[in-house]
Amino acid sequence: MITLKDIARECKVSFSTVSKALKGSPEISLETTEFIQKKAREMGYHPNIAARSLRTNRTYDIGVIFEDKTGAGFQHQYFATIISGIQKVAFQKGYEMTFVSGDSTKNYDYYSHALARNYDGVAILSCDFASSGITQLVQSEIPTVTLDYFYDKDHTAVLSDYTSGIDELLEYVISCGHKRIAMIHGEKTWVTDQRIKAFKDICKKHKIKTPDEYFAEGLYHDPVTSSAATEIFISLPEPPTCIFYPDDYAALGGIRELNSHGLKPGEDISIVGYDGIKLTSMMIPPLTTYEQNGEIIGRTMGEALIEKIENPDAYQPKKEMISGRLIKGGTIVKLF
Amino acid sequence: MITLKDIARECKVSFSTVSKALKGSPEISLETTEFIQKKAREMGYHPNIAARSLRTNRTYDIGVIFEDKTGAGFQHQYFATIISGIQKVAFQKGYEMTFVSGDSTKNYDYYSHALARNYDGVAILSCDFASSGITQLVQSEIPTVTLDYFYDKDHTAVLSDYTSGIDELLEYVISCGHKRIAMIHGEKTWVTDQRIKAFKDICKKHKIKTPDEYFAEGLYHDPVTSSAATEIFISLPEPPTCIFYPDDYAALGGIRELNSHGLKPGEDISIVGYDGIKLTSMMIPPLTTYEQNGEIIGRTMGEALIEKIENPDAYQPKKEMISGRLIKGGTIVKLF
DNA sequence: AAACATAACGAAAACGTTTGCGTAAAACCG
DNA sequence: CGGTTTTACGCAAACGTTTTCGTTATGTTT
Repeated sequence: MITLKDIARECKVSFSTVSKALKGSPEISLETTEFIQKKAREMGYHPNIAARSLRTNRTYDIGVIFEDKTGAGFQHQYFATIISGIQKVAFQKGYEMTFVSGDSTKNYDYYSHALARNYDGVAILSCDFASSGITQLVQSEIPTVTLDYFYDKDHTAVLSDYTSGIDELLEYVISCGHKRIAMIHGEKTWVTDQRIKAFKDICKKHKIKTPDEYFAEGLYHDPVTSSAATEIFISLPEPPTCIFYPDDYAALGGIRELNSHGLKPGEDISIVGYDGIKLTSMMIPPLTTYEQNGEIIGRTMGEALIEKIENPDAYQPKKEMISGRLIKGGTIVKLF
Repeated sequence: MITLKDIARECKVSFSTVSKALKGSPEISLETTEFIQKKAREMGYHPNIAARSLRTNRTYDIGVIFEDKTGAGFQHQYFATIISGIQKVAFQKGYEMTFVSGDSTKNYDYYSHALARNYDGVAILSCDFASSGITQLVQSEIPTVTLDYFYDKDHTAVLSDYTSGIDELLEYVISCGHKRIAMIHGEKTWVTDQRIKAFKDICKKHKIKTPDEYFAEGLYHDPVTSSAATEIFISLPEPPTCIFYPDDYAALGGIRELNSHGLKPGEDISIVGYDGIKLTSMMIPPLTTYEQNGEIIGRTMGEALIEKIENPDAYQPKKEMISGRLIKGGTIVKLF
């Protein structure tokens, strides 16, 4: 490994001069600076990040907390695109992205971990937000940004705008004449609650009933539970004319269940998904859904985080709502 | 930040004693060891990884090179499960996983990067294997393991066993009586070549013709190009009775194209995918495909890498072929 | 020419560990 | 009890940076 000392010896200067020259300090004459930089390149010098980190207390490393509860993991388009978005801005700004591996079963202490690894900042994507490790982390000096979870005004959160998503979808469905609308929602989380609330609010606004039997809990990204819930819905004495699924994958489970009962979405019954995964456009008919812009969400998270890292004093915490767009597929029956 | 010195002061011992006690050195009496460990826990001590890394030249950090060429990125089930597999064994053995962000457009110098970041090892998933940075990296002292690319006997590679995958699928198709079999393959890569070769070999074995017009190049994970290729195939004077797709997603594009021509897979024409993504089992009829075991592939990569890291002398490079399993869906017509 | 400012560089401390070696005191041995 | 070994701990160097503060030599001002 080539160090500053090696270059210093070769250039016959002190190694502190080399250090300064390499980062273009004005203390060093232009001539020597260029000479040293050239030599360094020739010798294949790479600064030792550990040493720099020890000295400067900066790692240029961003931790990403992503607990894979569902097992779908990275495959979930939503998270995949978000991670990809974060990584793009991180790379562009010279940061690395490290997955803070945790063990969701063990209540892993992310706070200790982040402290030990000395991340410059942490993006919290998915985890038990209420766990002690996470709250400690968020309240600590370490810059953080959370996805789809809002603590308070002092922290930065980026949220997919579920409220307007649900709003747009539901308004559209209602405009097609539906009055009996059921919802399969994901496991109870902060986000799920938001979505249920948005759903009920719009219904109330249009004086549409929201009986308990029109709500079922499934799992996100799981076709099996949504399939089961679907069966219950359609065997109701007064079955819904339209079913909301927690996401597109869950909707696929529903479609299969409906098909096996001889019901065709878009003809005999209406369904709507959420996420706008690529596949939905390939379906026949295409699924009516709401496309979330994960890439933008990821970029926003990355930018906010790095801004906070590089300018902690001037930084103002923010709550960013990123909206997507309604995709009118062919799975909504017009009832008039 | 709590350091060894803080604990030393508190415990009234030297900080080197604390260091030793914390890692349970036999040099320190059991009594003091326990006392110090207790104090350290109370005080919320976390070792500074940068300092340790500087001193020991170990980072407990594994780099993962994953260039997202297709844009599908993590969403691709194959890579998603592999990454997840690597992470699981990494976490279990106390390692971190860092994504070596690169820029596929710029011929990024991964070698320099790995050197600077001082990864204990690097898993190379997807990139331009022939680029100078990668070859340098693989030939360097840094432990590496490659996915689906084999350099030579001195390096460790984990490969999805495409040959037996293609073999099993094709033997099954042929056993159903097919003699006109077309192949849409992905962009030309090392792996693609292996697969084409396997395909042709089996055909030759069964004296089945492999005319050029039965081969088309598409893209992996892209329904659009496969859709186009499908159209060309079915408009051939002597169209194939069965079409191989590069992967399940590509097959979905094919299915839509076939449907729009009034052809039903499993009835009017036969198709086979590759990967065994979860979705295929939800299709009607389920897609005939070959399930790759990404989780195992990832674990194997992680285990080999860590073995190499922790025992560089005893380590024997290996070439691991991980096979999957044939999934007989309902998209193959029996021709007798 | 004396006084002072500036430019260009070097010396050295510091960041928090790990680890080889030194050294007291205690334990053991014949 | 003299000598040796063992136990338990402390000292200090080292890892490769960054950065503050000298320290020269040169240039500028009165």
